[in-house]
Amino acid sequence: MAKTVEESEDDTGKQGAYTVQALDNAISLLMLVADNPDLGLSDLSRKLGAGKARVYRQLKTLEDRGLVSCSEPHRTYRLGYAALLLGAKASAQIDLVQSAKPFLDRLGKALQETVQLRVLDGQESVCVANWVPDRDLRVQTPVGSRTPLYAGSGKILLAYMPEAEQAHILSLPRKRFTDGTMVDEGALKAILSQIRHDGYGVSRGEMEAALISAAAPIFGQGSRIVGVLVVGAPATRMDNERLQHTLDLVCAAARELTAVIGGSPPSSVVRPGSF
Amino acid sequence: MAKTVEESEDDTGKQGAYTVQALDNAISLLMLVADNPDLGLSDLSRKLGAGKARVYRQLKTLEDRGLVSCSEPHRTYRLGYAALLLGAKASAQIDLVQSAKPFLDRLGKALQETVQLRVLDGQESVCVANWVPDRDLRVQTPVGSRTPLYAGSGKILLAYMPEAEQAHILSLPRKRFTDGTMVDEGALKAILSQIRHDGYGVSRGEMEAALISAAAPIFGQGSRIVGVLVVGAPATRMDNERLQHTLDLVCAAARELTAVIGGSPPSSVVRPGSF
DNA sequence: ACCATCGGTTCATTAGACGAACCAAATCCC
DNA sequence: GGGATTTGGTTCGTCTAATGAACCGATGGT
Repeated sequence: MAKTVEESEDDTGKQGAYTVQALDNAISLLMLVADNPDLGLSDLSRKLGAGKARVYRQLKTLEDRGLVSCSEPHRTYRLGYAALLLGAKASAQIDLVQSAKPFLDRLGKALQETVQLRVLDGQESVCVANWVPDRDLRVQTPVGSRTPLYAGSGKILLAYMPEAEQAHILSLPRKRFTDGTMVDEGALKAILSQIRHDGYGVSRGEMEAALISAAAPIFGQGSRIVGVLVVGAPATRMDNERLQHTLDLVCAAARELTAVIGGSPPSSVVRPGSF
Repeated sequence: MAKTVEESEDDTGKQGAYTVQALDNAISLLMLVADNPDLGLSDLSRKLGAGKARVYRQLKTLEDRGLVSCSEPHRTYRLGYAALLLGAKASAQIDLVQSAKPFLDRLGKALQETVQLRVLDGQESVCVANWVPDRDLRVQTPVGSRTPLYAGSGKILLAYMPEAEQAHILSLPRKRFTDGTMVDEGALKAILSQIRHDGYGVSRGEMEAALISAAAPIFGQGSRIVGVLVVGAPATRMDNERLQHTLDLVCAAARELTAVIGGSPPSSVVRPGSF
């Protein structure tokens, strides 16, 4: 029934020639614990399609190193402090995140709306850093949250992606979230080229009806897109004037951030006078 | 020379009976990358006392899973996005951290000083969550930063630790950071019992001369100490009156937090009328 | 009081992790 | 510039050690 993890070969699970299985399996376990906290040994081994002995030993090893911890009442596992510290160190080491923080801060404080930095991961967009305002009604997007590439701010990542990959993504089935979700390939392609032309993108309720977001691309060396800066707000707080203002700030921030990390925007978006 | 990692047997490196070495070694590598970003293959394998082949394969597996990433220019490794996301999930899963966040927030906003949640890890205190004010002069203590247990806020963790462990820690050598650092065992023990009596602790420049911190313990089930809430401020901003106010808030927050996570303070600190 | 399932343990087998040896390409270093 | 040392990366055979299957006592639902 439950297809075993080790034999998956198609989707993301292609393991390079240099994979250490013992380690790769253990990472699967770690990720499983991350995604499903508070499962017991049996549940974990079942979901992994692996023997209990293996899972048990891997768990204990991870536990010894503090990456997972075992809650005593009913022997249930979740991530431990070492995972927390690892994340803190990662956020300090990853250039893009580190460089983006002051920009997120500044944008957030200026607009008092949720600001995110999102990057491409597989066929999705992941939030890797954010700033959230301290108000009752706000857009909530925790670090780690994922969205597809064909809706909302993901479109910016899609728009600037290498042709081949983009075509592949476009060939995948799309799910409708709201009335505004772009499911038609033609319309989507048109928007993507619009985004490339404008150098920014706006989503009006594509993922969530009452939500508007404004996003601008960040580029690295060789004009490769490395992330998007996104401001998300309740539609009620985003009239046209305010949207324009938001776009100005986001685009400026994205341009600056691109410069900071030593990247360069593709030639097509270099407007007259900007050089 | 460089003693190999696998053979360490004393300090923290005792590997339980159920350790899978392949995984344990790989975790050592991951931690090494976390602590020394931007090292090359040879450096890493040397620091680990392991062959290049092994390290290379482990690195590639970690890279496939996004836990580390390889910067192209000179093939140098650092933590990857998966580590970042793991940390985000950990912080959502670890009850103490999750429950503490609103308290950190409230304390920070009320006092406009750095607030930290620290827990015990090995023989040190580690910061696992914090709130930092947006002012020019502030105490900077990133998540993951470590301090010994005999100085500053670590003393609270030490004070409420089980006798045996406490004795062990006290038997270790102590390093003097400032004039205020407690190196004398007698004085230190006196302070520890003072802390247990008061239910809070104050550090006046024990770690850093110009720095005052006020800290209160957080207890879990069975009155076991699970963390400390710490407010740190430049001494110049902390006169006696303000210190008293700070202590009131920190103690109240720690008490509330203890209640929220279902813990109970030890009987000795239950003041008359509080029950 | 039953049965199902739990976390944990043991052991023999053989998969697969690893060390040693070996490359080609950079980088030193006079 | 060119010999000497590095570097990152690769290959292969050996023997370690990771694993699956089977087992066990404890727990808990009914």
